[in-house]
Amino acid sequence: MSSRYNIKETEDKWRKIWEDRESFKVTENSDKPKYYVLEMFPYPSGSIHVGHARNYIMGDIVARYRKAKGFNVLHPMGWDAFGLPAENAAIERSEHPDKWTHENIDVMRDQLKSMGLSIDWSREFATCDAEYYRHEQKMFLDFYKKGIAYRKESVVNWDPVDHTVLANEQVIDGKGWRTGAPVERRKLNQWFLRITDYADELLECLQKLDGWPEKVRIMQENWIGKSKGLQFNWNIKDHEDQIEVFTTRPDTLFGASFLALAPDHPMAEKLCEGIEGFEDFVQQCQSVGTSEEAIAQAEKLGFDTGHKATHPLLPGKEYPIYVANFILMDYGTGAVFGVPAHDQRDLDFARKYDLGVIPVILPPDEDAETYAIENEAYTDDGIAYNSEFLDGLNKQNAIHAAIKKCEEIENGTGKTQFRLRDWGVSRQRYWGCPIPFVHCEACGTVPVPEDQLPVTLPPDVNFDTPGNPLERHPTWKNVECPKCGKDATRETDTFDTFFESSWYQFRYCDPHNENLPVGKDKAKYWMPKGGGVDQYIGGVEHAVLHLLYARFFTKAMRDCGYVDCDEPFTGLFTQGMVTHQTYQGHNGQWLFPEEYQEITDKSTVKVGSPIKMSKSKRNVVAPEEISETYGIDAARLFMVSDSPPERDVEWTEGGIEGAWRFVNKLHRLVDEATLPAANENEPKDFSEEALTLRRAIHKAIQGVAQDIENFHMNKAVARIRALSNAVSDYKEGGWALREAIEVLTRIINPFMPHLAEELWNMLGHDTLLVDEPWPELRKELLVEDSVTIGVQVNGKVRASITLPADADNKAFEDEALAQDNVKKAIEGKQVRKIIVVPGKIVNVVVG
RNA sequence: GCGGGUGUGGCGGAAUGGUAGACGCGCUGGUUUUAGGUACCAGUGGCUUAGGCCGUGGAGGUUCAAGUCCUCUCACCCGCACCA
Repeated sequence: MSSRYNIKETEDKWRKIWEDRESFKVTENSDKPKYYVLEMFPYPSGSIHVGHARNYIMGDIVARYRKAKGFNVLHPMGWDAFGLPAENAAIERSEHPDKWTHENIDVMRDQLKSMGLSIDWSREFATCDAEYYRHEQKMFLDFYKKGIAYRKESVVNWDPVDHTVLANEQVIDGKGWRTGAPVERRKLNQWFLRITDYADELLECLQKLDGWPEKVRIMQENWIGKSKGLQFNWNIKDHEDQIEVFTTRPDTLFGASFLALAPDHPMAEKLCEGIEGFEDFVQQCQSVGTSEEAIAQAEKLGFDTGHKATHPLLPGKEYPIYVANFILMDYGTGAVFGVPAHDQRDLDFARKYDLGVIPVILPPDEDAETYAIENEAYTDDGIAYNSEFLDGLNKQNAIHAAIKKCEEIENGTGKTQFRLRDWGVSRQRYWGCPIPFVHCEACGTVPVPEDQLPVTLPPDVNFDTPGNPLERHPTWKNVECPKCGKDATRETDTFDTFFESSWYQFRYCDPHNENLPVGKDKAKYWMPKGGGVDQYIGGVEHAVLHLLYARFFTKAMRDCGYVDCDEPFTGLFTQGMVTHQTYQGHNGQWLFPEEYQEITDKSTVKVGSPIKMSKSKRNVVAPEEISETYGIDAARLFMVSDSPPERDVEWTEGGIEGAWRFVNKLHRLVDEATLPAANENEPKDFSEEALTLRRAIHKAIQGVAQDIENFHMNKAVARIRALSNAVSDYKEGGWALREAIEVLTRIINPFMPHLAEELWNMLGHDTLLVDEPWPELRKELLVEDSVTIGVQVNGKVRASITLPADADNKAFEDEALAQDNVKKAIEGKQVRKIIVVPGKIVNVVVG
């Protein structure tokens, strides 16, 4: 009788051994090539659930695989520890954010450690600790000196009841989440980073990031939104001012029927001064919220200023000037001319306010006499008409001609605009990195001298009143001006938490450096010029913001002399979420899965479709409860088994049980196998069965390696299972069986490292598998000596034939035609053509 | 609204334009067992007049050959700058 696999005990044992031997500690002193694996670090929200775990498991598979492949692997972990949830916790249970955060970190570190991740824990840090954020204060001062950081007015969501700035996620249907009061837009002086100065470089380098998913590159490209167009002026009738507009469609210049200004455009106020209803209209626009989505989705509304604009190229014609809620002050000039025929938003607007719709681009196959726009604007290419000197030109030529003409009459120029806006980094919150500036009435905005860094957060704060406690802190806020010594106040805003996550990849290279964010030599080793983190892994939800900010920050750090690296992440993989069913009781309250299990009358419970695991929906599964029953190896395997990593995976009981059965099966396989000694020499001859097995073994060595490198973990698992089936079916024993089992043990190692280590030990080795290389590939065993392919008649499969791999086309043809089914199918018909694709297919075309 | 993505058996999913459904879950029947679970063996897309026919969200198209390429279309998911 075989011994049962004591999962828990065994997993604990090997983790302890790895830890005692410091198996995952790395230094820069190595002859091996470096490999840097990084998963997006967690926010310490309380506890890890298996939804988070998938990310770290995939990273760990890569890290362990690369280590076996002979790389010097850096695989670190830390905490993205500043953020809003800590303040919410402080308000809800009056616990200090620092205490709450560090308690959470302690819990989550233990959880992560229990997953057997090959992490160098000596490099751990939390971004909320002054040892970390002091460096970003210094870098911010450098950015300021270099002109990368500056201050300007910008709009925030304002809760008029709480007197608090709200995050977009705290604005629900235009109302504050706590107070329910309609949210206002308010202007504040805030800090910005000039990411737009880097727009072209960010765009250019994107082309070279071929280790990134295409979709992420496209998203970033669209986000940066480089567009060329025309910027020119319209005169206002009986008014000395002009309105400057930007358009990407100068070819539609003659199709204009109105001008529209952003509600916060300076000219809007000027033109509407004293007009009744204007202020109400602006207020209405401002209650929509600041998110682009909210603005875009809102019903198109306009306010007629009563003024008329005159067309720069059509003297005498007049156009109404509106203020419109869908025009953004941040983009272009904050003013547009509306061409309803060729822009859907303009068309919606024109229909609503009964403005003219003048088609000026004729689609192919349309007649200029009869062509008319109904309710859909035509935005594609066509031939310009109704357009004076542009008539007859296509889109591209018309654009050039229109720009040329405007330049000739000295009203306007061709211009490049970016959709990308400068990065606003000010947050009116406590739990973030203090911005190291002082405001002095005499000296203005004064940087905190470097020898006074870090500016640390005062611990003595309370959250009894809404708003930022730094604002009302008596001793912290009021300081002497570093320049003139008079009374001054500290900047009470803190940094956007994307600030911390924009450079942490560097900090791991040298996490305990007191003088610099990262030592130059260490940065050069792990993140040299032309290469950064070799494999970065995280959710696709970060495709734009975090990943764009980190790219920008890296370039800004480079320009300030901190690092050589241009791009932080050489390879990127965006993984899907872990979903789970939800359960709602009769009152609509969310139930935990175990609560659902205990309910006897299941009909009272509404079972929801699988959605992303989240605490609020109570559909989370804790890794501890899984490792208790099934072991963490089973969970690791399941996480990457069935679904492709980029796709969502649904956590199910059945799935984890299947993985667990496989863990046990492998243990039993090794336990029950009768094998020759580990050091026995390879025999000269093998039976046909042994050869077949050996081919399967070496195909798996190659296939699993390729699958891991291509992030096809699910396919790697399928291959491993197929090999294990082949091994179970193999009845001969002997040298080939030992080879098979040893290879199996090594290739499961990245996925199920505890089990693999145990099996390695059972196989009589006194080394640690964690230090062993990937199994050696015997290329000569990859070649098949026969090949089986399908035979089609007119594209339908009728038979299957097997021939020696080196047979010629004629042989395939003859064999195909000799098949009974083929004969039957072509009976009475004339064979017109026979297509033989070697190794693939034979297709007999008859007719 | 804008941008990105996904759609294949009962389920998760395989498939350089070349035998659709690998691998697994579930299910059905059987074997073993201390009851169950575990383990093992066999089967498992649909229809069928048993010869085949139909099948990759839907409709067209290209090709000797389409899940894969092209056009249109439907459904669902994610992001949208102060959540991280």
